[in-house]
This record gives sequence, structure tokens and C-alpha cells, in this order.
Amino acid sequence: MPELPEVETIRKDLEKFIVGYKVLDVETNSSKQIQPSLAIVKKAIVGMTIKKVQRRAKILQIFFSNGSIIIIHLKLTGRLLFRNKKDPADLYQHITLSLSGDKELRFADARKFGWFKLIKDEKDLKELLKKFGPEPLSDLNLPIFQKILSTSSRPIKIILMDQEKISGVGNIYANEALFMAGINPQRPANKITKKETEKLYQSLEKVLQLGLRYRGASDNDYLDIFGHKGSYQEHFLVYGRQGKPCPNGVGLIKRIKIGGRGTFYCPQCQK
DNA sequence: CAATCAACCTGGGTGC
DNA sequence: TGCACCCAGGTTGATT
Repeated sequence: MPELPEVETIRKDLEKFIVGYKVLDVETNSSKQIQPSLAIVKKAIVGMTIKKVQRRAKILQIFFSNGSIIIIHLKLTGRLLFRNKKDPADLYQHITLSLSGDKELRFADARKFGWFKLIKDEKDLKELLKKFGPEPLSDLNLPIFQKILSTSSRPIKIILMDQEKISGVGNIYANEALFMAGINPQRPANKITKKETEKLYQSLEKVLQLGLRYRGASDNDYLDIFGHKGSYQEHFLVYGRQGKPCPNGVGLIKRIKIGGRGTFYCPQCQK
């Protein structure tokens, strides 16, 4: 499930490889996912050149030469794949941008939760993105983090994953950061001590950096634009490891639900 | 207003 | 082998 490190890995590769290509056509077999409609998207971007690719929270933004912007959310199972026209169709391929040079940018999505949306201009984009909390690897700092935690009595894990509080963190990185910081995911956010907050802040930065270094986690569906897996899943300390020994050596990792989401932690080390 | 929860989908896994 | 069932989780929108 793509979170900040996965989406950022895709962004960097797209920035490096698809800028300069011209869109020749757009096709879809999943019209719900292309918004507002295939016809309107075609009208806006066919004939245009890709200028740059940005990311905010888990949302990718592709900028075109006429000022149009396509924003993409991969949700749980979405993939963006940069292929040659002659390559065999990808599994769950739902939207295809035909590009110059016999290339294609494909949007594939097993569960069809993701979306691919046309935005008129920067002003509309800004409006749409303003609800998101700070970017953990650039805008966030310890005082801001402390302030965010102090404003809610909800479980700390819910706050870490709340995109309006902090953007880009999902289930995997929240679980890993809390383990690294030795904090029980059920603790009310406003009851975390100053010292623990500092540790959690550092842990969050660390797991996100690790995720980036390993080009994301491919525990489930995530693939990069070349169809390759990331490798951070090989370094998980708790995520998906219920019943296995805690890496610190004492107890066993437990699985519970918080906010309806699978939550993994060590009851011995995370208080 | 904050918190909770179903809905969106479908592949993959489980149990009978 | 077949089939009913359940589960995964990011986000939205309705409800409490």
C-alpha cells in the first residue's frame, strides 16, 4: 500500500524518466477512475508535453505544457508503470497514456480504489491540497509535532495516520515508527510525554528515510514504475509479524485492531 | 465539532 | 475442486 516513501519513489522515477514526453492518446476501461471524464481529460492533455512531477501527501501531480495538471492517488493497490508500447498489457491495467517514442504510462489498480483526476490549474490544486498536514520530511519539526499530538486524545497511531494532521504516513510506517519509539499504539496522543514525543519524531523520520532508501515496501501490491518491488518489507520489525518474536528479544508481536486497521506491536516493549 | 463507521472494490486466503 | 465467506486498508461521506 503506497505511503510516502512508495509514492515519493515513484515521483522521483517519473521526474527522471517521463518529463519531455508528449501525450498522444488516453484510453481507459475503468471510466469511474478517470475524472471528470475520459473525454475531458483527453481534451486537456493530448498533444501536451510532460513538464514536471510533484508529490504532496500520497498524491502525485503531473504537470503539462498547457498548465493542466493530472493528480493521481494510488490508494491501496494502484500502480503507475512506464512501459514500451509493445510490452504485454499489465495486470489490472485501467488507464493508458500513449506517449511519444512508443512509450506508455499505465495506471493499473486491482481494486479500483485509486483515481486519476484532471485539475484545471495551480490555483485549484492548491485549494485541493490545503487540507493536508505538514510533510513529515520537510515541513515537520519537533515543536509542530508536539503541538499536533497535544490536540487530540485519540490513539497515537490514528493521529500519525491522519492526513490532515501529518501527511503521507500510512499503516506500515505508523506501526514501525511506534515500535521503534517504544510507544503503545493505543496511547492517547495527548498523553505522550515530551521525551517520548521526541523519540517518536525521530523514529518517524527514520522509518520514512529507510523506506525511501529501500525504494518502498512491497509487502502486498506496491511496484515501482518499472514493475520492480521495493525491499523495505525485508526490514519490517513488527508489521505483518504477529506471533513472531519481538526483534528486541523478549515477547511476541501481537496483532490488534485500531480504527479498524491491523495494528502490530510488542506489548513488552511498547508501553 | 470530533469521533465512528460503512462504503468503495476485488484478489487472495480460509474453511467446509 | 468448488464455493461461500472474510479480510486487506486510504479516503470519503454519512451518522452519531
